[in-house]
Amino acid sequence: MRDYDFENFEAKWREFWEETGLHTCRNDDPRPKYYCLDMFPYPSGSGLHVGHWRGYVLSDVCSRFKTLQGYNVLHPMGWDAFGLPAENDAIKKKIHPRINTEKNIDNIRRQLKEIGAMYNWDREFSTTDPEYFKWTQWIFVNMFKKGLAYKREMPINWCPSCKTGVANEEVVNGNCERCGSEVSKKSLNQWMLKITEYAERLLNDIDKLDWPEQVKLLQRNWIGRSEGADVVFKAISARDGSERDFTVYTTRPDTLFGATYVVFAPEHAMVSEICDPAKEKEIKDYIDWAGKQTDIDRTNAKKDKTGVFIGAYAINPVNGEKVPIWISDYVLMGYGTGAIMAVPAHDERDFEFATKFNIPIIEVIYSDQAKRNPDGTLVEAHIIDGKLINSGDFNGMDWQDAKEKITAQLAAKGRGRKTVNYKMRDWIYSRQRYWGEPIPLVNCEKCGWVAIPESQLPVLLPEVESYEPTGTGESPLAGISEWVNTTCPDCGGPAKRETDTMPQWAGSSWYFLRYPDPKCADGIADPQILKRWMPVDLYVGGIEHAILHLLYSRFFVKFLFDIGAVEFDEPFSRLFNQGMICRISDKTGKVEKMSKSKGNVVGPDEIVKQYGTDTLRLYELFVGPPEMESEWSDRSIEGIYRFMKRAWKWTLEAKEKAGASDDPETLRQRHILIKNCTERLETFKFNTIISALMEFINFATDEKNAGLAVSRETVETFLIMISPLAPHFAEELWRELGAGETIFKQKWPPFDEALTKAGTWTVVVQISGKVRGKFDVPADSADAEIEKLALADERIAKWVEGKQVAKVIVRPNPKTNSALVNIVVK
RNA sequence: GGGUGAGUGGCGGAACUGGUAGACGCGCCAGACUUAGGAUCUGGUGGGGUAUCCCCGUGAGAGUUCAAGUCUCUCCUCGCCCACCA
Repeated sequence: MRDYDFENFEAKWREFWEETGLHTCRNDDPRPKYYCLDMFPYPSGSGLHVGHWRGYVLSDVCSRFKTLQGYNVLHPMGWDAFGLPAENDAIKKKIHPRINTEKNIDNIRRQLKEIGAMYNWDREFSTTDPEYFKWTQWIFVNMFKKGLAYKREMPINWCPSCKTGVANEEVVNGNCERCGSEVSKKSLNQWMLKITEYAERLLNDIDKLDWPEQVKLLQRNWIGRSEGADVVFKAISARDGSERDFTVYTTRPDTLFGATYVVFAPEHAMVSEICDPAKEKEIKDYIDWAGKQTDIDRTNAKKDKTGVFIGAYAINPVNGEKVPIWISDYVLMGYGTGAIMAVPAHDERDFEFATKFNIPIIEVIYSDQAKRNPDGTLVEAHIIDGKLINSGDFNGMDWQDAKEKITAQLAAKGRGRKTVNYKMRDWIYSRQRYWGEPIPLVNCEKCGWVAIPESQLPVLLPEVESYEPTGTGESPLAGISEWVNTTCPDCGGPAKRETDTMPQWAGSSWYFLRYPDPKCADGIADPQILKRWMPVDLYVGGIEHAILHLLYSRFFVKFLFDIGAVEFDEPFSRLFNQGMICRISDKTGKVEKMSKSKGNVVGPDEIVKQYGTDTLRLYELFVGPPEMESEWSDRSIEGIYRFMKRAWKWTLEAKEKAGASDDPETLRQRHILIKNCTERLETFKFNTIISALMEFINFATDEKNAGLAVSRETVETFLIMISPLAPHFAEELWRELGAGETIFKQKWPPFDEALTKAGTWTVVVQISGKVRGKFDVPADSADAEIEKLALADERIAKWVEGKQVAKVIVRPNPKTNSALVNIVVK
């Protein structure tokens, strides 16, 4: 008997599938479409490890399953090759990023081909291809024309190691998401995209997505919508007594009577205009100190409140009270108006600040649940529901009600209005690096910023000797005067090119729109073809993109919808986040996420060599529920390999003796197998599909069942069931069987629910909820009959003897071929 | 601090709308075959006991129910995310 000699046929079938077009997908195919997409990788120098494999195997299994079910499946792959990771890898190896990237892509493409994934390689592209990034630039130009791109000098997050500015979304705990260096603030002239204009729609449309709740929540929190009121206070300058208005934002206008001071962010422009000249030095020192604080220092929750009274006062518009104006770094310039009214009685931060600086605390919402000192003063700020006190005409009003009424009164006096605020900021789109799409604008002395016309796109990256970041806040492109100096497309006069490049996220924010029509020369893609394929039916990737990539992509699609370039306004109908693969780290001895720096990676190449790619595929799925973090085990993969060998042996043996029909029990097991595989593929329970396949092989190879007749159809069915998971294995045995052309042109068989039923039911008898006996009855026995047999059973009789039967419950369950009888005795 | 998800054998994990807890696999034990086995096959494997039978068992405690891993409440532990957003 032939061994499971995977090394002799895996490569052969991959070539065969590619040559015969299993890996191509036609836009004019009449079958219903299914667009199954992986988050495309950036071509890292170290290649892929088995943790990356998990998502790719998962989407490939879905693609093959959908193909067998009769869908026309689009399952493309490409490369996110611009950006910091690719450039940093190139710099480290001292190879030009273009060359290095191509090399890395070749390696990863080879690895991907080895899992036998049915990617549509004829649609492959890289975000660095000029024919592709022409349209990345075109999208930017259109945003610029619609006023969604603007340049502004502002303090941004500066990564000293990557030597570039990075987006708010890229700063994690004050560190650069990419390299882990501590991010500082640097004032730079930056291109920004007004993603905030789409905040409301980005928030509302989350509801219509079939995404994991966790990701939806993360996006909602990131957008961070809050409702409240702008309230206009009057400031009295300590310099000359002059008056001027300033606005604060509050979500609690109902507590306005409890405002005992106001706070400006240290950077607030009005501070220098109204502060007491005698305090200028103290204020300046504080502003300098606050500016030097890193994000880590500043956001440390345990940190004491700090601040300076600037010597000026503000007038509260509801009661004319005069309250002191402070500056403190707990108020952020970037949110709301950069100024707040402080209500220490009902806000934790204000309470802490007021306590430290001896500022009065006035309760305006009364609750008898508030924690109080013996003298009646508050122990802490209370934010409990209640009725208003100390609030003039509003006393006794419910706080919710008072929100509306006080806001309305302010509006009537022209001193405020209802407003909505978002935590989300505009997107910092400039990078001071070489390896990115050039921002396609020129600065003309006469016309200002002018977009490069579509006919002159793409603006190519100039070939350079030195592409390393300068660290000066300018891109390396700024040093190439023959590239920088150009003419204005509008007036023909002298102009300078923008030298910043786009962020890594630019190319990945619309790549899913390109696969349906990757060669399109006159637009992002043909609108009719796009309409046929979009939106993506299944998008598979890691949860680390929950905010950045997924939010940016949604923003791009909504913008393209608005300018009429696409006919849908959400890109991904269904999202699936695969869990990480962890393994014990050689360095720390702890179970950690698999990564090169942790020294705990397992490369797919070595596993493929030892066990074959199908065993690796099955193990990736068997390791645990696909959405959960799972631990790699070198031992468990042996178990899968054993199963593969057993299944191989059974198929070859069964082939010899297979007849025209099945024993009834074999037929039943076949239908159970189809049912389990179908249902579990549809619900992403991949780990238990393998259990079902194992159960079938355990049944089929059990000595007790050696005499049962097995049909050829049953053998073929088993191969079809395993084919999405172990395609090479299934194809090879399909040919051994002489079953004809490729297994992937077969139809996924239906199952007959009735045939999965057993002829008998197991009756489980409980006495007052405890299992006391079991016996078999013919299937579909009547409840009364089952009850009678249960009470007559001798093992049951001794429990009932001398007791009174209070109640008997009979619950047949045809689904599990069982019935339950619970006899309640007293 | 806020939010959120999860706690089941020695281990990874099963368990549909509440209805036989521990599927499947790993590991372990015993046996077969063998010069040998870290190959393969067969059987066993939650804990405890006066062992064809009984008791206890899904992080802890309460509750609802004929019946709870599953539903409700309180608490503990761990993971992840956000973290002065007014």
